[in-house]
Amino acid sequence: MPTDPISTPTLTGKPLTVETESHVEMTANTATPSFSPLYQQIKILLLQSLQSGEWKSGAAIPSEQELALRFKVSQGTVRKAIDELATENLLVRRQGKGTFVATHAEHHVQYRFLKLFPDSGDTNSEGPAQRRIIDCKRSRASADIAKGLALRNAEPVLQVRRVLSFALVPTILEDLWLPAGPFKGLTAERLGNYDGPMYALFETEFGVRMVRAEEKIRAVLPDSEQAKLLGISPTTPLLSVERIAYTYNDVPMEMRQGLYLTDTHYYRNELH
Amino acid sequence: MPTDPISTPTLTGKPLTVETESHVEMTANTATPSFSPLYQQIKILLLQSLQSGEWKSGAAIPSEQELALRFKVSQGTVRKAIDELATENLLVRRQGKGTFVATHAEHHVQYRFLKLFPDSGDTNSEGPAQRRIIDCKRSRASADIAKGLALRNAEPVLQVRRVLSFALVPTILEDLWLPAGPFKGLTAERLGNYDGPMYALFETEFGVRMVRAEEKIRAVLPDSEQAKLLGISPTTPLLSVERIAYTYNDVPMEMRQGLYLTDTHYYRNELH
DNA sequence: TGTCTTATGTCTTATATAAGATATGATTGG
DNA sequence: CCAATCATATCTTATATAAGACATAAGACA
Repeated sequence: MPTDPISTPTLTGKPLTVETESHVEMTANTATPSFSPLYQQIKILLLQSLQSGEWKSGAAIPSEQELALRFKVSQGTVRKAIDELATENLLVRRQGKGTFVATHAEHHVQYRFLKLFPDSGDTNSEGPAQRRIIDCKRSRASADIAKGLALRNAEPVLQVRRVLSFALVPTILEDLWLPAGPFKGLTAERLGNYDGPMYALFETEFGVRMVRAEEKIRAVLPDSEQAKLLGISPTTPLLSVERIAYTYNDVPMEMRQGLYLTDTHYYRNELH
Repeated sequence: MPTDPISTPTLTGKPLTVETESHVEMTANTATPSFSPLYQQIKILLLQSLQSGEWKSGAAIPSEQELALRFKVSQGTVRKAIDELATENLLVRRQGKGTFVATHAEHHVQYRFLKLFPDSGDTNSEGPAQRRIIDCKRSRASADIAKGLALRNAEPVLQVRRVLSFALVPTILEDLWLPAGPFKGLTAERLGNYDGPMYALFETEFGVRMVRAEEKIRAVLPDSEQAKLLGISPTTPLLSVERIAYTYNDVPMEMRQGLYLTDTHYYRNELH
């Protein structure tokens, strides 16, 4: 006679109850009888704490022991949940120090999502990128943008255009689209003043943490305006990198098209 | 008084001895006192068995229990070693069935390393790719090729050129360079007759398993011959995908340059 | 032929102990 | 007496092992 095998997970109360003898299925009346192991349930709870902002970017989360106590499971089970979040780059483990919320700031590699590297090999020889904001304006989502950002057509968005230069050579032209709501108050001035990756600004100023992204890459030719901004001929082939960046729970929060000049740089990818 | 804390790992004998109370450092006379956890040592032993061909492509490796017995460690330790090899796609776990050596054959996704997808979304709607071998000849490694394949200059290599078409449209032009030694006996006829991914052929016919690869991607224009083979104008920008594929122990075994037509297809990448 | 049992895999959870990091306080040298 | 240093206590994560649950497939049996 099962008495409330799995209660609704909450942060304060006892999140889940487990039969001592075996894994438990959902109650009979539940539509999805899918079983989920204990550590997966813990992982979801951790995700909720991350999403709710209970733990800030770069800050340490409670110790495994503490979380085990809170969730009424063993430390090893918490550990497995954290392990997965760490391999997904949502958390960062540091032995002897703690487990920290991953961030786009501080990360010694300046741009976590940028896979463009100089042919010379040495990333740091050319120093940090120069950023120039071309434009930052409010507009309305086109069909494409709305689809990518999971908005309705013509919903308000922020649109940013900027150029990144390496060693004074304009190399990347980027167009960004952001949902206006979460990024209310973003201006060209604020972007220009900020010294660091844009995703770090999103974190600290707007509480939006980008967790993963998908890119579609093509070879294209620039239109005349794009060519002018990059200082190249309109017959120079460019890498078009169309990115959608997601925050927790696969919620899209940014669309971005980058045009990469690849005569002195290349896009690196690793396959497994 | 430590008596041979870590003996030379062999497959038949007792591979490693562990102090009952604690981890052990290397013996004092060893130059590298670097400590490596038990499961890492097991992982290396597993890699050796893979490399030596003790376990064939697609075949099941011994059970965790059996390996634990052989290596004189607990099942959980073997498990952790296998876990890492599984996340690196060297092994594939199937609950209730066993753990299998990863292979490029059978893998329901035809091409494991090919990240080009049709805009239409549905990979299978266009069916399998048509392969046409343009050329397959012996030659000698140029400086670039020799460097990429870790060969000496002018060492013999096999050179292959082929075109892949999707829905009858030529889409990919590939040039391959292979070290002549391991691939002795590879001919255009043999390539043409084989029905399946080239990496599967390498596995079954030559015992070479590609384990990972690195790609450098750029936007380029084709030369006149390349344009002709793809049936396009020389002003059409193409994705240049330069790949080096590695077998176990980071030994490079293939260089490949692909030219991808990206008007109806795109290169997909996921960032974390 | 269909169901049940059983053997043998992997998967999940739990516990104990090691190793890394850091703050604190005793100890020592000036 | 003060400051630098070393040992230690006590946090943290990391590693190793064991026991039982779940998954799968083959054979026993009605």
